[in-house]
Amino acid sequence: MKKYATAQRKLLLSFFSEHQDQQFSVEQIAGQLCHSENISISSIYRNISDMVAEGCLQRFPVEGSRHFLYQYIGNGDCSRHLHLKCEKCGQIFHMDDPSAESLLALAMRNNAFHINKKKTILYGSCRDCT
Amino acid sequence: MKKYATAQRKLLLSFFSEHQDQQFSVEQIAGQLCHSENISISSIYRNISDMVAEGCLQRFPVEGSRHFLYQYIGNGDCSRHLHLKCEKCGQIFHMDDPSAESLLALAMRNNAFHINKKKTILYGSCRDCT
DNA sequence: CTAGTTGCAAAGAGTTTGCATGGCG
DNA sequence: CGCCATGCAAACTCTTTGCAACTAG
Repeated sequence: MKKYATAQRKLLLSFFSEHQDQQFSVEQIAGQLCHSENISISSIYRNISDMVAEGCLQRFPVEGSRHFLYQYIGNGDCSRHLHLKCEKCGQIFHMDDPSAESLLALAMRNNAFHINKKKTILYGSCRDCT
Repeated sequence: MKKYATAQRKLLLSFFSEHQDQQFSVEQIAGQLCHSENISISSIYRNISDMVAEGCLQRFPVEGSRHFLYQYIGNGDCSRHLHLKCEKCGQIFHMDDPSAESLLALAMRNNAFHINKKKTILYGSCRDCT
């Protein structure tokens, strides 16, 4: 199915690409866009789910609720590193550390398990929240 | 608030402890218990959410849906190791490796991040599904 | 006894869908 | 033009809640 570059789709795309390091709930997106811009809540749902399927948006489950947060994946380089999410402030950190890399290699070797870095999130608390 | 050992609570507890290595959705639990046993769906919801709060049940978000799976945590020893979840077969593996432990510690030190092992799940694919 | 728990049914919240209209290519 | 996307509102699904009846301790 061919995708059209509609105003609504462009709006979402530019919204996300302007906030590459932030995550948003559908509610937050709607709050920012629906009133001032020409987009409906159903188009937000439809486009977001398309974008997740296409892989340019990542969906994170929210601890303690049944909601999700969405974050833009510009160049797909999130498959390189692991994500650390602070349970207190909610911020996401990128773990580029070589020791993280060897941790994953170890998992592969000893547990015969191949880790999907794009999907995996390590939960905990960051320096500022500890 | 004091907890009573009601028939329904015991039923859930024994259901989970008989299937320590499996995860269930609310729907699955209800399917197994509601017809043959004396428990309602609202009691399942209420007890499950109590048990998660008490820490004897762990809640896992499900990729690609807004549902959750629940798994029994017998003695709380799940805070010791990491969990690996196969995205294909859904099975959970426990990563007890001591060298994983030290790598994780190193990764944590380098990133100034403290990882919550009970909450964290590494996604990927297991040997049989690769 | 008395405070926590249950079952039922109704309410709620968030998401999805059907359909007529609109707009990209 | 043809087909995909949109907006609206209605439908849906899963979960939570209010309340009277019940029960463990």
